[in-house]
Amino acid sequence: MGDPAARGDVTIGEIARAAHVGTGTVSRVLNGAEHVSAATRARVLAVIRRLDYRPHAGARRLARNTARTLAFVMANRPSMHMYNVTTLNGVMAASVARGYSVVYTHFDYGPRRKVADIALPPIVQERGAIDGLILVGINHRNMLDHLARLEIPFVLHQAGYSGDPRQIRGGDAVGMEDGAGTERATAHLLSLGHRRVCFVGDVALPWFRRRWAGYRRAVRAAGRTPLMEWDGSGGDSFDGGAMSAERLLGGRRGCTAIVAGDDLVMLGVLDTLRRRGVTVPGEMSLVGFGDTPELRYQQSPTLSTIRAPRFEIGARMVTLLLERLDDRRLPPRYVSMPTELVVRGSIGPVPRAAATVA
Amino acid sequence: MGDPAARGDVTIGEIARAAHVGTGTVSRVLNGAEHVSAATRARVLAVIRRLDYRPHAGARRLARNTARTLAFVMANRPSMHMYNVTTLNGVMAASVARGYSVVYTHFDYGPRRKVADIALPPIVQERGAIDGLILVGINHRNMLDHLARLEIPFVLHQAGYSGDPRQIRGGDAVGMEDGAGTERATAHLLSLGHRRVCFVGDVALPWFRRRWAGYRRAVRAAGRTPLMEWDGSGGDSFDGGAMSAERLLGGRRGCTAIVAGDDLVMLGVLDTLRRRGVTVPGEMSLVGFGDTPELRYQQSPTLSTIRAPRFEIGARMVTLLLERLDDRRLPPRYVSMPTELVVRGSIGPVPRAAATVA
DNA sequence: CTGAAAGCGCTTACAG
DNA sequence: CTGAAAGCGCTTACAG
Repeated sequence: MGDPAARGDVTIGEIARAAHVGTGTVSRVLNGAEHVSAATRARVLAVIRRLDYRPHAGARRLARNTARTLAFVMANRPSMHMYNVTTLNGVMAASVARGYSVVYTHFDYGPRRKVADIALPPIVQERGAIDGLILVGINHRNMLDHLARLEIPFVLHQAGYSGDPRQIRGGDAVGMEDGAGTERATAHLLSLGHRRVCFVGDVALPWFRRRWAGYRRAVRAAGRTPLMEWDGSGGDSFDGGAMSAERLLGGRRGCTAIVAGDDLVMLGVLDTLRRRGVTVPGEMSLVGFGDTPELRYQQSPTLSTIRAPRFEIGARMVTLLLERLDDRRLPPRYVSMPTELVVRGSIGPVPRAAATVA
Repeated sequence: MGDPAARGDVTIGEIARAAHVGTGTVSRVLNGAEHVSAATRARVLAVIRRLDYRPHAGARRLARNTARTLAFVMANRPSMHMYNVTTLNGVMAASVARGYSVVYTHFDYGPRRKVADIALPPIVQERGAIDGLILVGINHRNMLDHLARLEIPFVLHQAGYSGDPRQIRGGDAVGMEDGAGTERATAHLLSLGHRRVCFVGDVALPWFRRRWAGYRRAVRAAGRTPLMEWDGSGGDSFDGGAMSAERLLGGRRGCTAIVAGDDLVMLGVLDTLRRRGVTVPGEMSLVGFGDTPELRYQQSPTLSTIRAPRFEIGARMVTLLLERLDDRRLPPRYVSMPTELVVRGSIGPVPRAAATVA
């Protein structure tokens, strides 16, 4: 084990010489060993093991013209949020299972930048470094057009896409049934007797808009009026939730349940309710969206939400992308993953007072 | 722009022909352009732009025998926690600035697995795919020995290392002054008049032990007795914090301030205090460790903590690793990054009652 | 400063 | 089933 072989500079030629075969045979053994006799195969494998042979990645990529590597591209986000970590884990699991590596990279571009002026990250620029792109974060049409023109295979995480995922050329997209999730959550609250259920979220953003639509379907089906509150003057979703809750408490809406556009909105709402001494779920029921890991750290009460299948979305993106690598002319596909209502401690019956008033 | 060149299959040879130069000259222009006349250089660059030339990564790696790629190895963790996301962001920023790409990979191994039996992830196994490793997560001595034997350059995030970071062979390590941080936090609480400050954390774990030591230094310097509480029968740090707080409240310790071993412990403690109706900081002051992003979602009160320079640690790991790539025989180095007390709303003066009793 | 050529370490038709 | 050889697209001494 102390021989020079351990330094890893053994080549296929040295293996061939030591095993008394040609380099082609060694290569065949390395790559699935079709058309190699069992005896030869065993002999070659023994030498490979003895000399601690490790193939050279660069040489392979050059000869094969494929890298067996995907790029996870986080677009237009300063850094990775918890939100995307689970998706990355799903991407990793599916990639590793298929023998692919994953390069992690950032990339910022404006939605109105001209297609030809978009400068991709260096690793994506190079030929043969990356086989396909997994686009996460906030993406726009101009980028997808650019990739289609460059004929770089890609798959898009729909959540942060500003366009219609069914109108994509040259690539696939994976999304989720967020509208259906919020619809179910709202229907559940209504079935508990809540009459005034309020939606809190910034409907200017596409994903909140889809959830707002689901909420409305449920409210209308119950013959009630949709109620929405949003104060976006703060910074992020958390601030917005906190300030919107202030308004709700100050106004005369009389809500007994809140459907938050996402989990951070819910956490902001909860913060205000706590500060104002409003008990959950005693005086107010609460449901969020995403089932983000952060909810783990709120146990009094535990928080209800809609599970977003982020891990599965990551895995599915890889599957679609690898299928496209096999056949570049596949038509664009859009897959929407199911969501699931997770009822925890923050949902309760209608408060006594409100029930009699209504 | 619609020509075949856009498909990206232009080689250096075609550039050479079109520019009436040799391939060597094109290569020189591509790589810093030393010893190339301005005129030639301009001509070659024009052709490169016109034909939309993109170098082939595999060919470069083969010829250069370097990949300009680092691997971020998350060891012995089922997935990435928020804890490590910031470190990854630091790694990314520093790598990109130096023209390096980052491959993200998982890897599990036991602390007692024999060195020779450790099977690294495929991408690390290959030669020429990865120039060096950035080890994050939970790591053990056997792994580092294995890497040293294979002569793979690496840098270790000390936080999850079970051994002494000053005893590493063949690689570097980056840690932080966690003891000093906890010492400062404890001293701050004592200076506010708190007499019974309690440490909550599992001192069986190396990082908690370092913080416990810092806490003790401050307590002893003030002539007081260290107090520690830990109930590890639950699952993670959060559960441990919650259960330990139950014990504290049930016991006769009379603490008025708690130094938590990390932020999750603090969140668990907070959850119990809330449930039991103990106000923060009115009846109990609280300080954590890490300044993890999760704290953002607790605003009533905002939570004090010790900032762990995770981003900077990530960046520093890259710096050390690249230095080592330049000179493989560099002696092992250990860098410890400073921490910083972040005082927010969860720290207050001693409660009236306690002050008089003590 | 520049060109012709060897060499990096694989894979893959092509013969046999 | 197997070997000899071409070829993948770069970089880098080596001459000039």
